[in-house]
Amino acid sequence: MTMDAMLFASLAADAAPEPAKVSAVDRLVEQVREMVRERGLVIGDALPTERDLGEQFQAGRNTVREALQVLKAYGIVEVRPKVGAVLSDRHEEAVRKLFAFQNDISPASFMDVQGYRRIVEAGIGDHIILHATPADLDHLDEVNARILVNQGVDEAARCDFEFHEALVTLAGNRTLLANYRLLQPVITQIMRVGKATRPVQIDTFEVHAQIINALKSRDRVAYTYLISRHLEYGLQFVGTESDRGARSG
Amino acid sequence: MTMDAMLFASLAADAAPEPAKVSAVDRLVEQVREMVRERGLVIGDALPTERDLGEQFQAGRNTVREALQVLKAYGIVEVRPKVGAVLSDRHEEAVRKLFAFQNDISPASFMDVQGYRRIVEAGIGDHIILHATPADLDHLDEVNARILVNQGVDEAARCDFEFHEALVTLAGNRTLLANYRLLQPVITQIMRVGKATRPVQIDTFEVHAQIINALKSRDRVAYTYLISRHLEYGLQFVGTESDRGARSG
DNA sequence: ATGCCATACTTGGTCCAACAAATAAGGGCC
DNA sequence: GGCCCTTATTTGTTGGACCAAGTATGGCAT
Repeated sequence: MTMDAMLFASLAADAAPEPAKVSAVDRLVEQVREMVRERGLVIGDALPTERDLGEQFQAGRNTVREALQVLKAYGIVEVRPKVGAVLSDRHEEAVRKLFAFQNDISPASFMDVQGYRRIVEAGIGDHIILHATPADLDHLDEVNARILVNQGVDEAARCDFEFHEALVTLAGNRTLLANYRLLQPVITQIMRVGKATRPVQIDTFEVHAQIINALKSRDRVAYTYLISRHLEYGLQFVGTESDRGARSG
Repeated sequence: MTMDAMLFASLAADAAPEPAKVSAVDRLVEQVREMVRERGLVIGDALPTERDLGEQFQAGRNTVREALQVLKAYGIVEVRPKVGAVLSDRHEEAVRKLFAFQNDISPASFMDVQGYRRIVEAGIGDHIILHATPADLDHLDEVNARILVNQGVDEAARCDFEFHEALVTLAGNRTLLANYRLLQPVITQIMRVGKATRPVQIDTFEVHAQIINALKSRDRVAYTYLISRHLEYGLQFVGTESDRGARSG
């Protein structure tokens, strides 16, 4: 067996150590997924009707519906009334939503998430400085500029997140980016809190600009210092009754 | 509104911009979750029977069952015949499973995941060196020792992962740890591939031991060098037809 | 022939009734 | 008292029914 063949081995296989005792619903979920694979269906393609699926797989319609609810929870299908179930691209969104469940926000998780961001965003400095093109850094400027033109707290928080997302994107690592995006709801909420108490858009913009300049001058030390300070800034206000507000990330 | 109050604001609220057209199933999912919160139910507590839930929330049993399937997919409840639905601690597992089949493994993702690990595991060196107690580092030795006593490929891969998991745990960041654990299926598969071609348990053990020693001597540079080399080692074999195997992480 | 509209059909949403299977609980037997 | 068996309850699964809302069809007017 070659490396490649082994790498392509299914990950799902090892997650099924119990071959017996599989419910009809679980069986249907797998059968539908298999059908999607076999027929090479893509996003937007429609599945057979619930009644057809029931007949094809020898199951009642209610059982089919329970399976479809599972697939819907997974973000694999989206079912529109009177139209049918169509393959969906909401999978990542479903993962994000599910992940956010367990991360209910609190002062503790505020600090925790900021600590995570510091590790990640500081850790990618080297790679960005070595590999980012001038066009990449100009793009950061563009994204950063959007923070100034939006006035609402929600809009500003979204733009703020997009800047940091663009930064992480420059690390060129899909896994890291996917993990970072998982935290989007939590991070955005943190940013909203910081921006709600008083307008800090201009401050945020300027700090971001300094960070970009450090990257443009390929100054590792300055980047690490600036990003760490930027992300640590709000921590001093958390866990207190102060309403001075935290400067968001 | 104080900082704390804002931080505790629900994250779920902003994810519902569509107030109209909510199905009975979705409504039930929320109602059950709300019931769990209000009654302060904890892991292991049982929910009312399907019929009772249907009567309480004015819904048919099939509708209740569809909602329970969703909650089951989320890993929030586990339902056993006759005993009913009980609150489950499989939520993280559900997230992991869901996250995994978006990350189908390939040589590209192999490199990508290793790159992610390098960023993370190198980035936490400073914190570990500054904050880890001698007991923490002794614990790493213990975990590392388990690699030698297990012979099977699967067992060895699991132990290998547990060492790196313990390392990440020492970073003292819950968010980071949760994200790292999300990749467990992928990482373990990578390790299995590395260990399947030839036995490298002893090599892995020794490299790990060197890493621990670097931490014990609080040597940042040595740690960063060792962990980077350790995680990059396998990359040179990936994407080729070579069967020499990759030394796993 | 073409475009519009009303009707019938299709399809998901919800609920009910029924039966099978599994299991916890209680009674009976030793 | 402890073990086994019966029983009752609950989930698992199916089929059917009805509703509401889209979709398709066919007729009608121009």
